Amino acid sequence: MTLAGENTENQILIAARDVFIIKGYEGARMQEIADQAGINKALLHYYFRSKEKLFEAVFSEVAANLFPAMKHLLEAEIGIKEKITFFVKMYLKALHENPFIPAFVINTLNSNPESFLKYIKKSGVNPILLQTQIEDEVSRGLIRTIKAEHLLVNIIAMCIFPFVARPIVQTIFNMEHDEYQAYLEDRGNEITDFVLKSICI
Amino acid sequence: MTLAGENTENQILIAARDVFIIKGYEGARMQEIADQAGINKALLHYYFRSKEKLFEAVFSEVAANLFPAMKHLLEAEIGIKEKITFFVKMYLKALHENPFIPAFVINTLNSNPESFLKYIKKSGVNPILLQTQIEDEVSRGLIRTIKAEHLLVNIIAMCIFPFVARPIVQTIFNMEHDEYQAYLEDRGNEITDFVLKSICI
DNA sequence: GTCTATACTCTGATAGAC
DNA sequence: GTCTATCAGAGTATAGAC
Repeated sequence: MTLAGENTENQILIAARDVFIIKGYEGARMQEIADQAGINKALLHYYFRSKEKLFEAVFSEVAANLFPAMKHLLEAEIGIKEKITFFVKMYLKALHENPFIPAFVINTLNSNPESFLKYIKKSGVNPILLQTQIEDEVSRGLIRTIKAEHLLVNIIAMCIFPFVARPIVQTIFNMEHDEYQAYLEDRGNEITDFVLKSICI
Repeated sequence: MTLAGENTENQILIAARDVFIIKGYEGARMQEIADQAGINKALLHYYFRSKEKLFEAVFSEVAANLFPAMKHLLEAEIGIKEKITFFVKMYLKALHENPFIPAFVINTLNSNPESFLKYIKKSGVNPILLQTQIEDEVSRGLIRTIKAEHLLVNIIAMCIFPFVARPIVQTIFNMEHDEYQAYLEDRGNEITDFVLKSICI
């Protein structure tokens, strides 16, 4: 009988994710990942060949979980307000489970923008859909006049920032670890609230 | 006669800043900084002793430019709405002149959180002031109920994000370089508008 | 102050026994 | 599949000539 995550490969993926979360790609050490997985360093290379391939495996797993759900939501036939509400909830959940993603994406962007865009295109997620819907609802007077380019950037920015800038936000507002967790939990409703209050007529 | 940046020490600081911005602390290589500065690797250590000290020197310079104006604004005796309006304007202007700051800070956070917090404290900037003012104006019914921790993070997030994620935003919305410049110019009013529409009663 | 050469350390990756 | 031992390379830092 096999429990989920019992096999070595999965143990490695879990450990790698945990270490990448805390240390980032550059800061992460193969030794630390091995220790955390309770196995030997050589075994990491046996399973994943290199640090880069290991990271890609971790990243792919996240993308495989996030993109389809995102695609499904963006294509759903519901009003923009509902869509925003669900989007924020889903996006924050994904960030909560994988807080290292934004930093990685941002670092990637600065040196290699194409690779990320390739991922998005491959996933079939099409942000233009949302843009069209926003323009449509604005013209029908369902929400106030606002450019989609600003509204979408605002939403994503508010979701991502507390994860990227966690240490500084936490310290500035003098929060303990658990308090910050609660703060992050709060943000789902707060962001949705903040946005809807701004765009409703 | 000495031009600014002519001396070696300054050249190193400029080069180091550029490399730290792109690669982060862990990813940055002393060799690359030396190359960029057009000098030898050993000279880096002659001037700054270690990579860490070099990093701190770079950070000091950035902080010295950013913080004083911020401090002045935060302590001004004006309403929160006006303060937000000025803050966004000032912050975006600083970002426009130094678009490297956000990536710099974000990369810093992941590897070296303490150094940044040290500088905030040293600068005398006290975010608690703003927090207090927000709580005060909420209780006096001047703005709707909202936690300062959320409002402040929202504002800063919306300012920073388009600079950090420029390549991806630009590509997703299919903008040319000049269009994106115009977009960034727009954001000052858009963000202020977005926030005030959300928090006004 | 600036250089070349080099010591030392850390870490990703491999070889090979079991 | 898993381990121990070790290599090769990169990177920080230093020594010492000029």
